[in-house]
Amino acid sequence: MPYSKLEKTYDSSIVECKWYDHWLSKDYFKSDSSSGKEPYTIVIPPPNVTGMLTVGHVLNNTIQDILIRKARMEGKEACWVPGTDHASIATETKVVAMLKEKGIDKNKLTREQFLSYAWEWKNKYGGIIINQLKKLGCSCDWSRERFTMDQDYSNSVLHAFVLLYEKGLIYRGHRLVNWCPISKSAISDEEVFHREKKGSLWYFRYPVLNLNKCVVVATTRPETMLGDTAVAVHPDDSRYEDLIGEAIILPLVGREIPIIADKYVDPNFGTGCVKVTPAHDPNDFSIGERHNLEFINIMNPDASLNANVPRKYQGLSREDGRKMVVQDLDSKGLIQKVEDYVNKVGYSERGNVPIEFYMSKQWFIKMKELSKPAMEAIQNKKISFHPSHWTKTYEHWMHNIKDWCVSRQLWWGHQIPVWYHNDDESKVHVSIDGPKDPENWNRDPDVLDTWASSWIWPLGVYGWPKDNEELNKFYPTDTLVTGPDIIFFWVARMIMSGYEFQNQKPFSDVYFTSILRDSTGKKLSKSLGNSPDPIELFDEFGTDAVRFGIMLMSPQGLDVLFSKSRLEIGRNFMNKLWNACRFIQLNLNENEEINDSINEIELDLTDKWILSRLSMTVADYNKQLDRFHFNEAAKVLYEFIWSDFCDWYLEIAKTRFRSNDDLSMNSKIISMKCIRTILVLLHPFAPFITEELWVHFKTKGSKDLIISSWIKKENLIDISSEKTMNILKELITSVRSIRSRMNVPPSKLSNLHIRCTDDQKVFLNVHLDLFKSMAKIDDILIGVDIERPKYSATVVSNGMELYILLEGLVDLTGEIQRMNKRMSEVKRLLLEINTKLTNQNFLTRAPEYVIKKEKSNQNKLNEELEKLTSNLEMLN
RNA sequence: GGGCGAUUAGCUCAGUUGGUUAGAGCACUGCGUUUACACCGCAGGUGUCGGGAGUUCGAAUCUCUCAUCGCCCA
Repeated sequence: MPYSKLEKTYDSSIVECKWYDHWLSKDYFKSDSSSGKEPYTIVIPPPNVTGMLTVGHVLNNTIQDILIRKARMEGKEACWVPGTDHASIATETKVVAMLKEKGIDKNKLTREQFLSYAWEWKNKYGGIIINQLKKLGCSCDWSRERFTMDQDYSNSVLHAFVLLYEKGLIYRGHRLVNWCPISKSAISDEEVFHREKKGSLWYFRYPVLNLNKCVVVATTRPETMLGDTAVAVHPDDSRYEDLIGEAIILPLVGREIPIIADKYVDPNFGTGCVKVTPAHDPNDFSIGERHNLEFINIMNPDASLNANVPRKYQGLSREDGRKMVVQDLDSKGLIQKVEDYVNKVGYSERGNVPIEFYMSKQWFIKMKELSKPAMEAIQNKKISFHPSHWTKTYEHWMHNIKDWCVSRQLWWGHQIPVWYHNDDESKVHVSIDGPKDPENWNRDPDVLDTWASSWIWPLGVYGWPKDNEELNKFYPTDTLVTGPDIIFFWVARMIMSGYEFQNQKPFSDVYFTSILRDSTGKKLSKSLGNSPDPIELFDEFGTDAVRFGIMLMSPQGLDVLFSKSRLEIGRNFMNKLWNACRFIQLNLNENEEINDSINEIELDLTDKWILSRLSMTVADYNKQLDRFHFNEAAKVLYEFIWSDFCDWYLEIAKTRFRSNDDLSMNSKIISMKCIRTILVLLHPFAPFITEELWVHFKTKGSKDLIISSWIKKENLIDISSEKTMNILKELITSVRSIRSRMNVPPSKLSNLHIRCTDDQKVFLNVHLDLFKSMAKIDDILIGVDIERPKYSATVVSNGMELYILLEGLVDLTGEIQRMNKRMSEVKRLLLEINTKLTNQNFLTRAPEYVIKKEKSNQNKLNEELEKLTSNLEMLN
C-alpha cells in the first residue's frame, strides 16, 4: 500500500463500501466445515423477509458481528449463518392489504393464485433487509443464507412435524383457541396481549322455568348470552340451593337451559350466579365439559353472529350484536343494572382487535415431555442466559407450559403435511411426500405457526435431518443473540427442538439484548413511527459510529432510551481516533517503517505508564467481552484512547517528537504499538475505520485486520510507573487549576515555587522536563524552606505546597473561601477515617490492605490539613 | 393476584465477588486556536446513591420493608 496522508476528517461513505467489497472478494466471511479449526457458530435470528432494518436490528446484529469477528481473529472457524423468516401471519396480512388496494379480494383467489402474489411480494421486498445488514457491516457467511420457505428448509420443518406425529406428540383437537377475527386464524397465547379496558358489567334477569322468579347473572359480554347453555352457581351458596336442577328460559332465544352447581363459580363475584357459554369462554368450556353441556358456537370466523342465533341477530358484528341484545333485554325489563367495570381484554397482536375464544379443530403439540430436557439444560447451566435473571421467567413458563396450537388458517407458510381420506376424515395420512394415491385424499389446508418452523432454525440451516458434515461441525452453535420478548416464542422452543431432534442443546449462551425505546419510553416500532431509519443514521454519523454508539449506550439487561443525539459520542470517538492516528502519521517521515521493537529500546516513565495502561485495557476489555458486557468493553477502549492516550501520552509526545532522535523514535514506536493494539481490539465494534487505519499503521507484510490475530493479554503492567504518573498528573492538574482560576492565558508561562521534602525534591527533579512542559512552567524553585512569595496562589498536592507567582494582586477572598471549603472536606474525611481506625473491630476484622490504605489516607489528609492551615494563616 | 426489573449529578446513564475522597457523556460556566482533532483542548460547579429498618468493622453494592415507575404472567 503506497504511503498516503490521512485526510483531515474521516469520510465514512468512501471507506465503508470499499472495505465491505474487499472482505467479500477475499471470502473472509466464508466458513469451512472441513477445517481443523475450533468452530464458533452463530445463527442469526432471522428477520421477517419483507421487513426493514430497525435500530433494534442494528443493536442485535452488531453484537453478533462483534462476537463473530472476535472469534475469527481468535483463529476459530467462525460461522455466522444469515437468513430470513417467512413470518406467516405478518406477511400474509401485508399481502392481503396490498391485494385489497389493488381491488383484489383474497377470498376470491385460489390458494395457488394467492401464493403466487405472495412470492411476488417476497421476491420484490425480500432482499432489502439482507442488503441493509451488509451495510451494517455484518460478516455473515452469505453463501449459507437461508429462507425458512426454501425447499430444503421446508423439508426439515415438515420432517420435524412428521417425527413428532409418529412419536404421538402431535394431535388434532376440537378446542377453544385464541382467534383473531381479522386474520381469521388461530393464534398462540404468546400472540395475545392484554389491555385494560373500561367497559360495563351488565346484570341480566333470567326467568326460571315454572317459578315466578328470576336469577340475575352478571356479564361483560352481553352478546354471548345467545350461546348460553347453562347458568351456574356455587354448590355451597345457600342463596341458590333450591334452584339447582331447575331450568331457565334463555331470553331472546327461548332455549331451555339448566341451572347447575360448579365449584368454579365465585360466590362473591357479581350475584354469585353466572351464565355459561361453553363455546366462547375457556372457563365455561371446562364447566361445559364437566357437566356435558351443549357447545353452541355463535360466531363466524370474522366474529359476526352466525346461524346459531335467532334470525334478527344473524350477520351482526359482535359490537352491533351487543347493542341489539342489550337494547332488546332492556325493552323486556330484563336488565337489572349496569355498572362501570374495568377488565383486561385479550387483543390480537396482529389484528389489534379483541380476540375471540373460538371452537375449532386445530393441531397441537404436546409440550410437557419436550420441556423436560429444556428445563434441565438451564438448571444445569448447560445453557446460560445473559443477563441471568431471565432464567426465572423461562422456568416459570416452562413449568406452566401448555400444549402448542400449531395450525394457522393461512396460506403463506408450510402447509401441514396431513391428508384426510375422502371417505373418512378420521383416517389420516402424515408424511412429507403425501399419500401414494393422492386422488383419494384431501390435504389439510392450514399452515404451521411460523415458530413451528423457526424453532428448528439452528438445525435446519445446516441441513438437518441429513447427518452431514456441516451439522457435525457447527451444531451446537455457540451464542444466540436475541430480544427477551421472544424468549417463549422462540428461544425456549429452539431449546426443546434441539434436544428432541438432535439430542443436543442448540447453543451454549443466550444474550438478551436491551429493548430500545424512544425518549418518552415507548418501544421503538415502525407502526408508531418513532424508529429512525438506521441507513440514514449510517449516512449521518458513519456506520462505525452508530455501531459503537449504540453499544456504548446499551447496558446488559436494561432498556435503552434511544435518541439520535446519543450517537454523537460514537461519531466523536471515531473522529478522535482518526485524528490521533493522523497526528502520529504527521510526525513520521515519508515511508518510515516503525517496528514493534519495544524490547530493544529504553523506556522512560511515560512509555512504561502508557504500556501499563494498555495492558490493563487489554485485560479489562477481554474480561468485559467474555462476560457479555459490551457497553463496558466499549467504555474501556473509549477511556484508554481518549483519556490516557490522547490527553496525556500524545500531549507529552508532542514535545518529544521534536527532541533528540532516541526520544522521538521511542515515542513513535510506543505510539504505534498502542495504535496497532487498539485497532485490533476495536475492529469488531468498528470494522470499517479500523481496517482503513490498519493500512497505514500495520507492520510491513501484515494481513488485513479482519483476519489479524486477536490480543488476549499484554504483559507490560507496571504499577510503580502508574503511581508515579498519577502523582505527576495530579501536580500538573493542580498547577493548571490555579492558572485557570487566576486567568493566566494558556500561552503564558508561569514561575513556580515548591516547598517540599528533600525526597520530593529529588522526585521532582527527575521528572522536571515533563512537569514543566505540561504545566507551562518557566522558572521553578524547589526547596524545604521555601517561603510563600508575596504575589502568589497556593495549592497543596501530594504533600507539596505549590506557589504560582502572579503579577499584581490575587483575589484573596476567593482563595480563602476555596481553601476553607477544601479544609472542611478534609476534616470530614479525616473524621470518618479516625472513627474507623479507632474501632477495635475494624482493626481486627478488616483485611490488611484496607487498614493500610485508610492509614495512608489519614497521613495524607493530615498533612494536607496542616499545610492548608498554615497557608490560610499566611493569607489572613 | 404472582414474578421480574428500575429508582445514583439538571438530562441520559455506568458502577464484576461489600472496602474508590461515588464516576462518564450531554448540558452548563470560564479560558483558549499550541505539531492531530471545535465532532477539539484546559479548568470548574452540581449528589443524604428513592424512603425506612437490618446484617456487617464497613453498604450505592447483601437482606427485609414501603413508595413510585416499567415489563411479563394469571
